Amino acid sequence: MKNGAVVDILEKFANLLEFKGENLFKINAYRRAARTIAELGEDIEKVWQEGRLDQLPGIGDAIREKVNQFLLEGRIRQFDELAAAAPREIFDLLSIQHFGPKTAALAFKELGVETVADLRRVLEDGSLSTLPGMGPKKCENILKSLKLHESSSSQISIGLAADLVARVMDHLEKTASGRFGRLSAAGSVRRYKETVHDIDILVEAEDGREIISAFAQMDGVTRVLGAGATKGSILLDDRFQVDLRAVPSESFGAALQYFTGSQEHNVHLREIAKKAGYKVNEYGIFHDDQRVGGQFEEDIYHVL
DNA sequence: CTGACAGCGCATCTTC
DNA sequence: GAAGATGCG
DNA sequence: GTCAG
Repeated sequence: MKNGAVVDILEKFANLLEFKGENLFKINAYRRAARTIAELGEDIEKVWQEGRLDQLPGIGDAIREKVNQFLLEGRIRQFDELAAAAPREIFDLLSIQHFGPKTAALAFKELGVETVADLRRVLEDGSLSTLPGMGPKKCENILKSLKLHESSSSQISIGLAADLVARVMDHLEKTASGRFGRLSAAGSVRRYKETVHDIDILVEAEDGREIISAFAQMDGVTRVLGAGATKGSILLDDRFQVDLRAVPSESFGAALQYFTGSQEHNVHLREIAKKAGYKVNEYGIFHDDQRVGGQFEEDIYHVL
């Protein structure tokens, strides 16, 4: 069963294309193909042997040939070529938050950043901040993420995550009680993913300023990564990133759906909505620009 | 063969 | 310093 | 890069 390996290389292929600055839709095509195989209920080798590869959604001539090559030879020529032109630790680097493909490409080209250690160096000696687009705040955020990455606590177990969610909710109820409505975990925490990368919480409030400000002031906050009217983002205990989003009542359900994801699930859902003549976003579900739901998460699934 | 492929907030930088 | 563009998630 | 029209 090589499904996992095929999914892995297609996802990495997408990352390499992203680093190269390829067309976004092409990148997406590789990710969609990877997802198709990830969700495939049978052995990809069997499908391949039976010549049914391009019957799978999202797999056409180009990707079929690459999968073919991978199953035949255990490698993909174009993949190796792309990898050779990228930093040695490209996948590691791209997993650092706020250090995306464009920034990675820039740092690689201008400063020769090949490894996570290189990145740390250019952050600490300030050379990264001399690059166009790299303001102080951005550099600081990258440094924080890098430390998070290196402390290898970048993956939080679901149990610990649940505790942190409870802690945040507790704090909000104590300090801002009455100033908000529903409160719910979202993101991978809500999906009960075994390990999560960061923690998303959603709060129902017309004006989020107060509650986000309360959030940013809770005990254990080591850094406020951002605090606006609709979104706040903090680092808790120097290790855990927690995001709080404030949304108005009529779109709480839509936002909960959206921020619970997964991302792939959302894209999928929006495709379905579109085909059915609806538009779904984090504010609600719409038909001819008329809101037909959004206050509750069920609104969206009922309509579709 | 051609056009669509989800769509948005925040931080930052660039341009006027 | 407002408006637009870019990068990121 | 893939798919629907």
